[in-house]
Amino acid sequence: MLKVSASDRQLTTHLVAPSKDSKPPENLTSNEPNHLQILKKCTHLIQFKQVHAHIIKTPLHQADTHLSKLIQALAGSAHLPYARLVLDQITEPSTFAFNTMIKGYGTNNLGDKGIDLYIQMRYQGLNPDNFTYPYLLKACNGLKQGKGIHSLVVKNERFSSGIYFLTSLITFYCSFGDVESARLVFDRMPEKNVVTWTGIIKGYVMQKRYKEGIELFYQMKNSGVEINELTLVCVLSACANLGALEIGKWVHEYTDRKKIFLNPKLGAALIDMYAKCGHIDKASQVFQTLPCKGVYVWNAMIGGLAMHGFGIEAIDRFMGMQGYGIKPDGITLIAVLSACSHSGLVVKGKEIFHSMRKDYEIEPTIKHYGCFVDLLCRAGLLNEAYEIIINMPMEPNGVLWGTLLNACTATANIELAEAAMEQLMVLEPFNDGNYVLISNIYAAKNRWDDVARIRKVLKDKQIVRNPGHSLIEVDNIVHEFMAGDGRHPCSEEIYDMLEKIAITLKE
DNA sequence: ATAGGGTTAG
Repeated sequence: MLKVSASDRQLTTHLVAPSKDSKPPENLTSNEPNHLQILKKCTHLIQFKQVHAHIIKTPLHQADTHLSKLIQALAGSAHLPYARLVLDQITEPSTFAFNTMIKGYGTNNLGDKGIDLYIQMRYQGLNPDNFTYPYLLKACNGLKQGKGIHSLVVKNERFSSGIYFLTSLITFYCSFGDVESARLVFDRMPEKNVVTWTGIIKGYVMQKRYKEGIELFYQMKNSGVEINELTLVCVLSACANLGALEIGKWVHEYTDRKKIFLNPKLGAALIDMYAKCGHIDKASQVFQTLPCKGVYVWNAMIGGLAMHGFGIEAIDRFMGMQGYGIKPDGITLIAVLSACSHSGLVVKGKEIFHSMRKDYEIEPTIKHYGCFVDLLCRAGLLNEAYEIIINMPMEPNGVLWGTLLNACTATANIELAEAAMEQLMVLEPFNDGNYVLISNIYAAKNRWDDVARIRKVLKDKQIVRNPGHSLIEVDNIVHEFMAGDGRHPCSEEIYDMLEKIAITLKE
């Protein structure tokens, strides 16, 4: 149902029926009505229609420009069919009108319609301008389409060297995971700005190619281009995932030195970096000093506490944020549930999971189910976890079954392990870890023919076992370790220490 | 009217 607020109503009455004795609003009576001003306030279709009615009463030579602006406003408010209607009625639509319409389609997941419209525009003999292609790239929903536009522009158009076009091309390639193509574009650009650099760095970080991302950041710094908050967020994310504490610290100092404002997103990235690099105390300290703590900041803090096993503290912050009037979102709940899971807070975790919808108006997603299943599994409640998985409102994915399979190793629960493995063979047929787990469970029960059977499956599917490895940075040097690895110069000391830790843990 | 962001279960 259409809900019209008081201010909307006021607007509508002005437009519909200015009463005879009251003074009508100036902008509608003058010869040059400022529809743009009014359009900014419109939200509901009916209001747009009122403006439309007014525009078509104005002289024709003005009408087209105003109609273009109407299309822009309509498309910007996702009223696409009506926007299209207006576009189709314009006698001589401008490139601008088509551009905004294409943009509207692109940002509302109707890219195909945007591309169709581009084709129509060219058939009508209308030339694109330098705004057209960035919008068109946004309308692409696959690599092939974008490559088509890339080659089209390179071959035929004179917009092939604009920084906006090339930067949106980089973003486009990165968003579809093709960093290599993005890099080719990037390397050819004679001039790059902060958006260009940040775009390519983000592309590498999204592909988990953190080292290359940081390498590019160094190059960016040398090139003398401006570095801003968004750049640093990407770099910090790379640091967090690499455990590159020293670089992360450098970024922190840099924000200090350059007086870069720690906005909530940058603050969250800093907290996350410190937490993932093992310095939860430092993360907490950053949290305290942040001038504005949005939901992102609380999420990063709660998530950090969760991964360090500080479940009670995480729940404290969870209550704390609500005390400050910050509404938890879906991510908050994931962080809180994982805190319960990592700290064995089973009762609390169950309570929170079951109250999500009621207390926080958050519909549980598969990730929430994932945390909850993890919680039950870690608590040894395997059957309960299994029941949840098979009764979930959505299709369970490999993570869910993998969690259960992993939990089955502790007690060598063959029945549930086989049920999980059956699903995983379909969902993740090439995940070597799953085969190793099930094989270990069979081995624990001395079922050697089953072990051999799994080994044969591995061989038949030509699955390469990918040994797990970890990275840690000490004094600016990144050290890499694999299971059973003896290559490190301090290998002997490391294994000694591991043994000591194992003994302490057993105690 | 053009290009860009963080946290997320095994």
